Amino acid sequence: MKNKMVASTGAKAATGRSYAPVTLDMVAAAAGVSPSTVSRILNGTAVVSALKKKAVDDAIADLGFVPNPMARGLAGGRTLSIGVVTQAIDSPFYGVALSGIEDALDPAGYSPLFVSGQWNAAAEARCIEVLRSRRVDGIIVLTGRLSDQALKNCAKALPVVVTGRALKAPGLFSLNFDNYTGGLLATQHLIALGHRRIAFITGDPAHPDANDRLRGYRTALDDVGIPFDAALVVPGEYHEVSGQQAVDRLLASQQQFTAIFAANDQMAFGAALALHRHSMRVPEDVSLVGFDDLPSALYAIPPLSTIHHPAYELGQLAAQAMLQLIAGDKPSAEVPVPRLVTRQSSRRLDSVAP
Amino acid sequence: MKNKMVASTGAKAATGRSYAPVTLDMVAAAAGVSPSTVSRILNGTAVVSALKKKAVDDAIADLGFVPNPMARGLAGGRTLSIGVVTQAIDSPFYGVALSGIEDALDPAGYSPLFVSGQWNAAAEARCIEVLRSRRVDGIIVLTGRLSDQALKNCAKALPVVVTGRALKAPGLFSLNFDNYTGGLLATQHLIALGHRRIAFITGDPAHPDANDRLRGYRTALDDVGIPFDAALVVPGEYHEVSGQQAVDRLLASQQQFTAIFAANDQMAFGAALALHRHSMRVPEDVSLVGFDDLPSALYAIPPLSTIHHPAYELGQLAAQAMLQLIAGDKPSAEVPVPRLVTRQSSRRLDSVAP
DNA sequence: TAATTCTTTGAAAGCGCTTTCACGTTCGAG
DNA sequence: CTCGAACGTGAAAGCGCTTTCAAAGAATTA
Repeated sequence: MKNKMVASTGAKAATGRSYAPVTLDMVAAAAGVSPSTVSRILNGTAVVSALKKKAVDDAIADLGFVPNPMARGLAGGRTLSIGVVTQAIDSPFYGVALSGIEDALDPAGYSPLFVSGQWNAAAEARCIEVLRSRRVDGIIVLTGRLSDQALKNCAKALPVVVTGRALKAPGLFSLNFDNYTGGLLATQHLIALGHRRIAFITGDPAHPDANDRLRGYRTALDDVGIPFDAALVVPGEYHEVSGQQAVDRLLASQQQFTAIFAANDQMAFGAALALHRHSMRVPEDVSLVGFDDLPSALYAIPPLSTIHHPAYELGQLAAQAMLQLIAGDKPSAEVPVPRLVTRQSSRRLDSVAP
Repeated sequence: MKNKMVASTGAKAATGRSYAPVTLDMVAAAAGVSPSTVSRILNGTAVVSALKKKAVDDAIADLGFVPNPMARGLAGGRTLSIGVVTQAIDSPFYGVALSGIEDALDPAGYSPLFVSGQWNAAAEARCIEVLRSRRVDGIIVLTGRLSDQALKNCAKALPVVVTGRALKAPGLFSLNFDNYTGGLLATQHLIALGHRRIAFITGDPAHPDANDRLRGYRTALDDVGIPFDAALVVPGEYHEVSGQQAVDRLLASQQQFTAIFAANDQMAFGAALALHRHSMRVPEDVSLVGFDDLPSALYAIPPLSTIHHPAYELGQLAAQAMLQLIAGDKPSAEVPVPRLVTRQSSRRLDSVAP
């Protein structure tokens, strides 16, 4: 007869898909057990007899019960949500990473809370405040501008995963892509194609990864005895315009070069446009290599040779590391190694150089 | 002497920036009022004497009190979070829109909760379930695949704002960009440049906006008496590959054409690559016009003429409409009108046509 | 068979906030 | 100068869940 009741109450819920009214207490009543027992089953907190478990499971299904995350959060002290500090949610690179985070968090029942700190430390700090005021269970920082110290502090209060740095601290895990090797690979590729005058468009020097990429460039040059020429290194800021301007400057300086390595794809796109504007063809007149392998690199004209930066995987790994951190385990993520993707924007330098 | 206490208790909080311990009750105690009063001040729910208000405000500042959103949600029945169903968080178009939503929601104290329904109705339905189980206060659906009816149903339970459709229902507000006029403008632009054989790459026919854009194309043709040629209309699916394939097909069919209008920029990029592969130059051999004005359209080679689709503003407007809906007001958003952006991918057809 | 330890389960106390309800107080009206 | 209205405020009852705590029953041991 208890089942009878369950069925009749359940009918409405099953039809209306209405969330509002079904509470844990109702489930308990329908199953003829105490709320504690239902909670225990829900969380797997304790062993419950198979009989009661079945009754509860049935009641849950019948009533269409969905636990209220807020009540859970209040009572249990968790929110099942992870704050994600990104630089620009609309950036092609970060978008993909967020996707990875979302996909990795979902199966664990966690939801990401995205906030963007417009490439400045103050905004980022505000973001973190917002996230903490929302009581997120952890924070993932995608390559921020915040000081290492600030992050370490933050990690004292709750688990933090950060990409783009190599940091060690309790409660903090960092996931660092090997930008140095990436820079090395890209430059070696151009050298292998016979280029010797290779210009480099730097990323924002405030970013460690930008400097690592530069370091890779220099080392590749050194390795084969090509003298480093500071005049071939032009500053950029990781976005298209800056790549365009960099090439304008380069051209204005009358420097000779047969190839350009841009510290990220977005700048490479800008550079390509500038070259186009100056009636220089890629790769016929200048070879061009980017960094990141954005989805759109495949559709650039010509398709861009670049270093594959596994943003999606990085997002996934960061999220998984966060889950491990929360579970009290030591994260074990291994970041994939950089890989050169050869497309049509780079070509062998003719023996008859211009 | 009460102030004394406040000051001493506050010292720790101000230093530690610790969220955990400061509760509304502590503020009440520090200010020498009841919790009810603090709550009332926090929410502006009732008139409170200036004296107590000051005492409370001071206590809040001293203690660094931040209300616990979960307790608020539980007690008040709101979560201050808005669910946003997007198709692909990593799509260039949606990314920008999300940015707009975020910016509009923030000042009102609301946070967006992004979920992506990978362009399929079932996933979208799941997204909505997830959002509702998280008790969001409203849902914004960015051009989904869900049936109108499903959305209307959803709107019965909580406020819904949807873009990309013209729907009327209680609790639902729709924000529809004028895709028809956009399609019209783009085609008229090409016609004005002297083109008469204009190919059209359609968007996914499951999308109303795709069909509207096609309708604009046809009307523009009709208006000037250019006969519609079905052979010039090739299907696409709104992403790069499909644009590329469309052009391959077009070329294979031996149809003559001097211009291509792609129903979105991403397909235009794909089309440009296909043309490049076939050694056809844009705009010398073929003029190309896109739709959306993605940030990257500016850096395509050549920069893409396109219809400006104000994604950021659309996101903002959607968020604002949602806030109005929640406040019980009637949303009053006006979607900006489509606007042609002329760049270098389209040019006047020489009198000496090929 | 009695004494003792495990197990399973329910009662009840919160988590931090909102919100009725009712209790003084102070006013303006009669 | 009295009475009801209007106002400011506090007490207390939840919101829906988790989690001790303790009790009752089952299982184990001597």
